[in-house]
Amino acid sequence: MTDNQVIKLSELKSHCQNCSLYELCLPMGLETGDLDSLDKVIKRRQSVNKNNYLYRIGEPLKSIYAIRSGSFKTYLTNPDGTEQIVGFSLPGELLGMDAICDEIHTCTSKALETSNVCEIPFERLETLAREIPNLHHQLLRLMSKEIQQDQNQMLLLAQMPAETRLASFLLGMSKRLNQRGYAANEFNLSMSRGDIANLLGMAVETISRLLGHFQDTALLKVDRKHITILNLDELRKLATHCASNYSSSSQAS
Amino acid sequence: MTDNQVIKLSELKSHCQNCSLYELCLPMGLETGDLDSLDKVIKRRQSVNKNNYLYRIGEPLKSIYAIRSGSFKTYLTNPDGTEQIVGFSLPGELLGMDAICDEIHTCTSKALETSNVCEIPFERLETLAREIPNLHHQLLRLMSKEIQQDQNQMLLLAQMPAETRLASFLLGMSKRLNQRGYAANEFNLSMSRGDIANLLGMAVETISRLLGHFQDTALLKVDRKHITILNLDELRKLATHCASNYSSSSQAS
DNA sequence: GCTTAAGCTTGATCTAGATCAAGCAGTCCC
DNA sequence: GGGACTGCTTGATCTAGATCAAGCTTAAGC
Repeated sequence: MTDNQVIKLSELKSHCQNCSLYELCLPMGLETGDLDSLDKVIKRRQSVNKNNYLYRIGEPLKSIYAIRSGSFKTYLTNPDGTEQIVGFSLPGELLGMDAICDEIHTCTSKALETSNVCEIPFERLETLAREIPNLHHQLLRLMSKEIQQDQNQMLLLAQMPAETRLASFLLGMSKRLNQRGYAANEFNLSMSRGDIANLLGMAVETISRLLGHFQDTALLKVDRKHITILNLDELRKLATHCASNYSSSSQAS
Repeated sequence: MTDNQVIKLSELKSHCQNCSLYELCLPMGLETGDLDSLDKVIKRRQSVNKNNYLYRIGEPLKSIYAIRSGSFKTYLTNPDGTEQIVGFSLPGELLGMDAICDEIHTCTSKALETSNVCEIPFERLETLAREIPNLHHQLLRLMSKEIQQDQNQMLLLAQMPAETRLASFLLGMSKRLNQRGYAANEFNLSMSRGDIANLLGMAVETISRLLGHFQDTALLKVDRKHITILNLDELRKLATHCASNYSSSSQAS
């Protein structure tokens, strides 16, 4: 009876309809019957240890992955071996959509900590998406969202000063973690300073100095990887890159 | 009879199956019957004059657009009015996919020259994609491709020097124009120096100087907006950012 | 044709942030 | 527990490319 209970509990947790990430993830908006169909396609409980790969650049596309717990960094690799991180991913987010185009992964995803993912074989997902309109729509939505995020990152890299980039990054993490049930003003970063620097196109030293500066001006409390936001309003102002400093730009055609 | 002939010709040109962009665009891989279905959904021959908008930030999503002729720049707008160009689009490419997520456009698309687009009402496209597996797949592929492109642009902006960015941009334009039937080594840029600078996160002056320098070193011939590539190999080397200059980078976690 | 403006080029100067260079924790491993 | 490695911080210096400042060229409007 107790055994039975345990099995039930683990089963309960391993289904989309009971997953706490339901609202953020692929199954959002699906009805019970459709959820069951999606459920059957998903290979659950794939565990990925820290520093292990979910997929690597050049590998053929097999599956799309939904993160259940933990976090990942996704990066491109240059011919010379340097990497460019294009994003960090949190629970409820989808990974692997870069590979749909040529059925080859164009980037690598590596676990920043021990993580769990739901593996969704792409062919079966595609077939199912045709049968379930809401799933189809949600898949397009999540891809569209990734395009939006990447474009915002381009804006940050192309014209924002270092301070704005970091403020924006921290606010983004805060918001995303908050959507996932964590506190908005206090969280742990799972990535190193070097990874943050790489994503933001800056040197590690600059990240370190800016975090120090943010702490001096009482915007943040920084304890190793633990961040506490003390002055949200001011941080938001920095992230918007207080426009008044600049005489209205001219870059038009 | 002559009249009849003219009508036939214009009709011929206005269908996907006879469109020269067939292989690049949304209908790629569709069979005749399916092509007809897609054809019926497309509103053809929407003409957009230079400097006019295809859609603007904040507008609700109505349609996805396939470019038939001409070119567009797509940009985000900052609170302070500055713009960040996130891409230039050529015939056969799709515009508007940013808006699928929230059904609101998050960027603005403006014609760089008088252009023609095929307007595809999004709701009907979504319905049709469920009926036609190949269309569904091609839609996902094109969105995936946009993600790839945006990620490569992030790499360029985050860690490549100015010279590499411009070389890479020119090679990209050359390749894309070539795929569309133009010469690979000689083409006209439809965008201003300012627009190129903005996309690449640089100052106009730097673009101007670099183009001058590329000309001095016989890589290019530059005549106003007309570019002739004289030394493709060398330009490719620059675009790859000749790795040997750098002691292997350390940015790892 | 003349006027005005927008876009482009070229030169001189300046600066944000990179790079270089130590030193300082944690933490991993024997 | 002690060495050694990896990641982080802090300071000093340097530089790619921005900004500032003209002049120039092409295109547009009257």
